[in-house]
Amino acid sequence: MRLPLKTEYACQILAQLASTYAEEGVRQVEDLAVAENLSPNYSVQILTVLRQAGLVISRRGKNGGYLLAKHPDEITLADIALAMEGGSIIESSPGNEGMSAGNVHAAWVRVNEALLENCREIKLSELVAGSEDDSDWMI
Amino acid sequence: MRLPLKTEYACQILAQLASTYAEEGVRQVEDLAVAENLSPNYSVQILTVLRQAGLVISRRGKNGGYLLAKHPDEITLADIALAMEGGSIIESSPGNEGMSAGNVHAAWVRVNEALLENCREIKLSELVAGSEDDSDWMI
DNA sequence: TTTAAAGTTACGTCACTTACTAATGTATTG
DNA sequence: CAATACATTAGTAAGTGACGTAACTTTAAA
Repeated sequence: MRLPLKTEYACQILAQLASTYAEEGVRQVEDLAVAENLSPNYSVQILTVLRQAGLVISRRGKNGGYLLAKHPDEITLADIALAMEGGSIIESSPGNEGMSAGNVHAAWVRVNEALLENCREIKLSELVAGSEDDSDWMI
Repeated sequence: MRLPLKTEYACQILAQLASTYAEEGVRQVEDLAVAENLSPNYSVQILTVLRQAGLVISRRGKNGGYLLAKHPDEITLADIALAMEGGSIIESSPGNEGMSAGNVHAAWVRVNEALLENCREIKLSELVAGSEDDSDWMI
């Protein structure tokens, strides 16, 4: 199954915000979208979801923009995926009254939980281009 | 992201085949579809994919049908998911020339690999309704 | 050797989702 | 109050998923 572009874009936008986290300034949508080669309009919608999930903070009006709500070490892939996708990363349907439907569903729920654990181990700081964390495993 | 119904159905059909694996007889599509409450027509298409992946064997002609190609202990969720979905379970796009696109993609590739490992630990035999394996963790 | 039962393949399709664009509203600052 | 930047909603075109339909092929049994 395909990872939604929306989720990938969210990772990129947050990584971009993380790259200037130390400077403590806001970044405007236009700026973020250009750096990550994304549509500004679409980026706004993604940022709105991220704000509602508490991952970013926005300031409106002149000189407004966005900044991370937490340190890049304290945001994980699990946080991002859950923010964009809702309750679970892999969502399986509850079943269709078939004999094995219940067991199959339960198995995928387990898989989703294990997946969440894995995603919790990848920090946003590792996604930042040029960070010292990225050298050993990044391609 | 949603687990495709096709993949869930494949699990159900295989679990159904596994439930009569000891009897060594073939099961017809109609039989399997009724037991799992699925559309017979759609089940045919799923079984075709499973056959091409080497998970089931088919016999044509009168008294034909399907049977598992391996013991239910030797088929895992990873086998099933890969058969239905292709090279990877979670497929992320290679990137869009944004600054963080490469790192984000690489991270999700890692997640997919970890996910595959988890899926390798769930055997088809555990999905069979009423099996002795299902009591401790099944809902 | 017919015949009917079964799998095989290809094509069609309709509703839904995704990834956007566009337009309008709202808050903040100088 | 005017300029600026975020917020929200609506619209849409293309793609995908989950089927249904139909014609074909193979095989066992009568």
